[in-house]
Amino acid sequence: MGRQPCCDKVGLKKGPWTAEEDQKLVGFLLTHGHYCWRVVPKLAVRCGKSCRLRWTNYLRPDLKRGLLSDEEQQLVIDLHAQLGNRCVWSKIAAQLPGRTDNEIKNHWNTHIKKKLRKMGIDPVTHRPLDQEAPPPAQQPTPPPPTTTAWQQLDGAERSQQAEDEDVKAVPLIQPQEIRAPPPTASSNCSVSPASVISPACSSSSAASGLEAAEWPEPMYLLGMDGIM
DNA sequence: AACGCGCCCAACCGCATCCCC
DNA sequence: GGGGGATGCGGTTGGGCGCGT
Repeated sequence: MGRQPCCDKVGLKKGPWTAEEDQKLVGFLLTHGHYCWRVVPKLAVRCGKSCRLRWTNYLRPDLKRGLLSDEEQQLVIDLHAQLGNRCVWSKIAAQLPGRTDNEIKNHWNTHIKKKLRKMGIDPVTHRPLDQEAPPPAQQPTPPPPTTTAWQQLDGAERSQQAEDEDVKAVPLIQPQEIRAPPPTASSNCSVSPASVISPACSSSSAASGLEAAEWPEPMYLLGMDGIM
């Protein structure tokens, strides 16, 4: 397998992104309409992986910011229960337009996991902790339960938990419509526009996000006319 | 007011898979 | 059909920040 040289080996920059880098990246992606990560590093002085991650996790215009809503959180838990122990964050993210796999993964590890444990639910098996996980001989992932342990919780407690989160859920995005330019014929990148949206969010709603999308909070992303 | 601790999240790393030649 | 390059994905890390002592 041809492994892409790591950023160190090719002298590409690492670490936190600067406003200037964000501007360049967004400007490039919007200008070219295609998302060929191979050529992006030449502009952003970052490896393609970093550029892609930065775009999909932070700069994408259709991203939702802030904490997951009660519905989203419950959906994540349900999907995790259905998809099994092997976390398929991208698949979960695909069901949550505007959310990234990284975001969901982080939220799971920091919030939901802890919360489930606190409630006496095994975050891996989605069963009460006092009920030991099924023996290894069994199917590692339990069949999709009709009702998860989370769903079986007392409704009041659930809403209380969700309320605590929702109160703090302050959207960081200021609505602003943008239009991504259509793919240019001059582009030699064979990546289809569909790949613009991360596979994690390849749902139709997400795909339409570029047409009338929201921009992330950083105001320096606005007014990128002079880029490039 | 200063310090320490814990939490959160952006970003990196490395493997897996896809795709093109 | 095989090899190599590009991309996707999940796990992990580390810096920043807020809170408690």
